[in-house]
Amino acid sequence: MRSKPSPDTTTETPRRAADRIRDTAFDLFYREGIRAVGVEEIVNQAGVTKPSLYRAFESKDELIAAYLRDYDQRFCERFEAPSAEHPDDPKAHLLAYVDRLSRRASRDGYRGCGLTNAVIEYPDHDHPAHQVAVESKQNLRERLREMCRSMGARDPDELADGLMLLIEGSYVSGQTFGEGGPARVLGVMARRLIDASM
Amino acid sequence: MRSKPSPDTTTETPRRAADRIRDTAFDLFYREGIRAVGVEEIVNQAGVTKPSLYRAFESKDELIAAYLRDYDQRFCERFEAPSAEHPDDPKAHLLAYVDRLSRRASRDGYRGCGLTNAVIEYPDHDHPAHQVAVESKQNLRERLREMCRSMGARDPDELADGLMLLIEGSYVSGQTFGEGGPARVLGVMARRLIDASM
DNA sequence: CAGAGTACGTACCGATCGGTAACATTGTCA
DNA sequence: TGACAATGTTACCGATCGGTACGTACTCTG
Repeated sequence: MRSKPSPDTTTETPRRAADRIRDTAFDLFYREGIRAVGVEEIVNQAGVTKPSLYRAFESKDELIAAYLRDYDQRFCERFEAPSAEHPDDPKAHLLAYVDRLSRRASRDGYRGCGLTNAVIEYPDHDHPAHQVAVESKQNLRERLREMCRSMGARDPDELADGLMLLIEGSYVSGQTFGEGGPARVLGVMARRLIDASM
Repeated sequence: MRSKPSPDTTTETPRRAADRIRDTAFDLFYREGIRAVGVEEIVNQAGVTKPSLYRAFESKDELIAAYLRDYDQRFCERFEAPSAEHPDDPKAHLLAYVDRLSRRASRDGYRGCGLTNAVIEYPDHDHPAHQVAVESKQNLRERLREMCRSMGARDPDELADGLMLLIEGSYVSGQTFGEGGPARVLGVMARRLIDASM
């Protein structure tokens, strides 16, 4: 997977301090919320020290932005993953993602979408966290429109927005209600909406 | 409106410190986020002092819980308001609320639902903010089920959850995308989902 | 008018926040 | 062996965090 020239032998934990910080920050920011986590907690749990953090990142805000860019990348991978099983079938692709999301979001302990959460934690449009997260959401919206176009929807942009509402609703409802929350119906509702929009 | 025995003459701003704190906290918590606002900022903007805050509220967490209870009350009023124009017509009632929400959530500067935001800011299930917000959402879910039952849906609980996803999705999408975001289609999507579920 | 109770402000607390300076230590490769 | 880059160590900074001990002004009642 990795492409580094000659990494090393034992790969128990990420060796470089910057990577350990990045991974630890990812977990803590996602699970506990960004504002709730201080840099001290991050370096402690990562097993490094504060100067190492500030040698790799200009500021906490920059670390937050890096976290959200990482999150966006992992999200894109997860969203596009079903295309392997459903090439040239955007509807099946989308429904496969939606079904997986429905299951994940209906389990206890689900924490929603890190990008959505970031928009809510940082409503200030000038904050880097807000900007990175919003840009990712705009990409998702455009991607949904693209898929709705290829599946021949009557009004693709409209349907895309409808699906967007269902998906975002699943993210937040998933963490409000635990097991058996509204996200359980995401699959059937997406199908119903798509069928009624062709 | 008020029922206090003999308040006074001029009612320019709330006279009691506790009320001014409550009102100011409401605005600040809602607009900027709960964790982002310190007690100092609240008392400054309210024109009172910190001891006044802590005489009226046990802790910041208690003030947060009070804010969320206030929010829940105002939400319920807003949600039930259309019943005046549409008595004994749950579908029209619900659609009236949904249309108003759609407009509000498609405007710039919209900040979503304070209760939803609180769940995201406080993922810890033991935190009072989380508990108050989740309880309010459970009430909403039950209310939606009730309405879907009275409108004769095929599977009322299922439809209620679908509508919940659309509504929650509008809350968060409204603050991610400003003017012209996905929330603009909330009305048509709700209708489409209801019609396809009867 | 005395006195009590209520309502509020001044000034301060220790803890934690994000962030840094100076220096010692380690591992790697030439 | 020696140089360099990366990391750790320690100690610290000013600002802000949530929270409080204590004094003071007002008002209502007798």
